[in-house]
Amino acid sequence: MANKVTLKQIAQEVGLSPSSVSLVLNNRPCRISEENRKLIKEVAARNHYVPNQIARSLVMRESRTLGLIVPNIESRFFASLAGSLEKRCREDGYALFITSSGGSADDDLELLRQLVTRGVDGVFLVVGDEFSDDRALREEVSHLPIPAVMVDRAIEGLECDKVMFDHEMGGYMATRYLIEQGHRRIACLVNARRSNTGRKRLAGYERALREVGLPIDARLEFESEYYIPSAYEASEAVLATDATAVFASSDNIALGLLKRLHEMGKSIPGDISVVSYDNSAADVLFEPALTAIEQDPGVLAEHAFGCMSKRLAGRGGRRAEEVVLEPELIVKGSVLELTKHN
Amino acid sequence: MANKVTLKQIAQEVGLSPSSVSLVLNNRPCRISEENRKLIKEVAARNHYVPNQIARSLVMRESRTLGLIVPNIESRFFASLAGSLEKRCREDGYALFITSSGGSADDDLELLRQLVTRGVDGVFLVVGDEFSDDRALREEVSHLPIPAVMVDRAIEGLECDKVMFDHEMGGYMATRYLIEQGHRRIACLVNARRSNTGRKRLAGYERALREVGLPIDARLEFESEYYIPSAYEASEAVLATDATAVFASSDNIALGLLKRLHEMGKSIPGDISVVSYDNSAADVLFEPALTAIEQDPGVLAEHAFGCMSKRLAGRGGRRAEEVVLEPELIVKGSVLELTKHN
DNA sequence: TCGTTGTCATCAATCGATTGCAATATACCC
DNA sequence: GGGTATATTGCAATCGATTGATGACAACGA
Repeated sequence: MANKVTLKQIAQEVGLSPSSVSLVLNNRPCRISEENRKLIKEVAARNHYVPNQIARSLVMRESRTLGLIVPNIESRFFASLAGSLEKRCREDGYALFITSSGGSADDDLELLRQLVTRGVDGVFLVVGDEFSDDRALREEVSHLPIPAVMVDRAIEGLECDKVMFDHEMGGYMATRYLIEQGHRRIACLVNARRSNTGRKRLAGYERALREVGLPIDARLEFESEYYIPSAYEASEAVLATDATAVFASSDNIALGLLKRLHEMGKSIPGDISVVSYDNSAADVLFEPALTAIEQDPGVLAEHAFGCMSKRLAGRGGRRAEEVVLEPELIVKGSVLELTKHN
Repeated sequence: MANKVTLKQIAQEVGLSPSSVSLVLNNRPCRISEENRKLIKEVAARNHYVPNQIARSLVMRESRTLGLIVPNIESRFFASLAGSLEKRCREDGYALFITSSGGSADDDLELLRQLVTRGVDGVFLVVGDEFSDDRALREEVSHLPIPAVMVDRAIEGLECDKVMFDHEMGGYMATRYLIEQGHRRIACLVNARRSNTGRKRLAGYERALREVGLPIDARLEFESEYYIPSAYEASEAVLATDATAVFASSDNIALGLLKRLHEMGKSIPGDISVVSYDNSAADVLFEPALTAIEQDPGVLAEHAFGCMSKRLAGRGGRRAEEVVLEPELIVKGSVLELTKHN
């Protein structure tokens, strides 16, 4: 294992001062002879010199490092978001600390402190979806010495930049589409109890129904956690209704539903139509592919970085910026068009 | 946005020296009166003081930060590995930089430099699977001033701790199992052209055949990249053979195969048996579930951290450690037992 | 009164880089 | 040769924390 080489050592070897070496290696405009420049660069390369960013950060008062907290890196959506964001950060010379909290506000707080203490220049927060006690977290966020951007979801009532897809709109679009295809008895399978985004999607679902004068029937609203087995369990009841279509408010929920449908020998869209959310890769396996509300994590990442970038450059306004993105309905083949019979 | 509070400021406010404040806040054994201790802690809390880890790192000569480079964070296996590793690191007070390279040796090198420059205390490398020109990367790794642990795969011939599952053994176990179930014409669908792990799995497959005197038939060996559409494409040819079983050397490859099977109306295991690798979550959707070779990323993470931990504590031997883990065959329902007819 | 012991707290150097200002050396002009 | 301009390079302070060495002061015993 090689040793760490410092500026001073390089300076010693070339017989110049550390300052000169620093100047040259950073390509600062300065008057160092061409001869010495070359020498310095050569010696640095030969010794595998890598500047100590830690030391540099200390004096420069910036680390060119950002942080990200997601609830669960193993979820496809967050992994993709993290990947896009990391790439985007790197393009601008920032490194990204990706951390995964498990979803509780306490963990979020702990991670946030870790990030701040490590000197990140800013943080992206994907927090605030669960209904846990977030007072300490709010308090911390509001006293943050660095810019923060809330992504995909937010802690309500906190003055802070936000970038997210319109979840209510997503629920609305999905339901609206089903209505347009002639469906009247539309069930939904959502995580409204424990998730703000789920609750919003449910609100969109209800708005679409209300808008065309369809009744909001509590017997058609089903609850599921955001993972496959939970949705699988809940699906039996869904299928016992007279619904001709289901709005599944997440990809995992849709997958649980599909598994149940498959087992019961029901076909899509022949027996029942389905609109999903966040097409997951698994989706390619199904014939027909699922019609779904799509949120491109890359777009989310791009806008989030944009906000952050502005703040870092001091170009952010005094007030928090709020970016709301519209999701997209991707029509594939899981919805049957019903002939109207009224 | 609050300001950053420093040790000195706290010291000023309580009317003591920075040293005293440092001593107290770090719970160092020292003689500071109970009274002042309390005062310091209170003032620090009131001002939301967070120690600057950057400054601390500089003098302590360690950042309690580690780095990870994976080829693609959006892949389930790596996401899971990253998640487990991050959690494990945190348990020991380390933060983890998770970076995703895209798989080329050049990107890997760039990321590695980034990590080193940022002062990580060690790096986990999931690199070396693609056949790109890795000379610069090897050079860099061999001159690294910090410990490195290669995970899941390795750059051949580099003296460096390694932790990985036995890919050859995995291929062997899968094939061996199919043979034991009475299969004689066994196809395989692997990524041998562009992946070392794929090549090893293929070697295992061939060893199993050879061991029982079955012919190694090039017409039964098919090539596929590690993503679904590629496997889907390749599968048509696989299904045109007289094979009664297929060994699919990755989860995505299996999924592509399944999609094709599904479309052709073939049933598993009735028409053809399948052994997969790395059960992905999507797998729960299929009836029957896929029999597969499993590699638990959590186990990989645990051992990788173990190696790193030893090195960091200076307890690592002079020679590189090599941990080879055995994968596990998880029997589910995608393999038909053939009655022997010889 | 002086020395000793013990308690509480501070000094000052250090980590590895950056950078404004000062210093030296060389060239050039008259 | 003296003076000025210009080309090169070095000094030393600084970032925010850590820590071994050291100081100040009170109490106590002889």
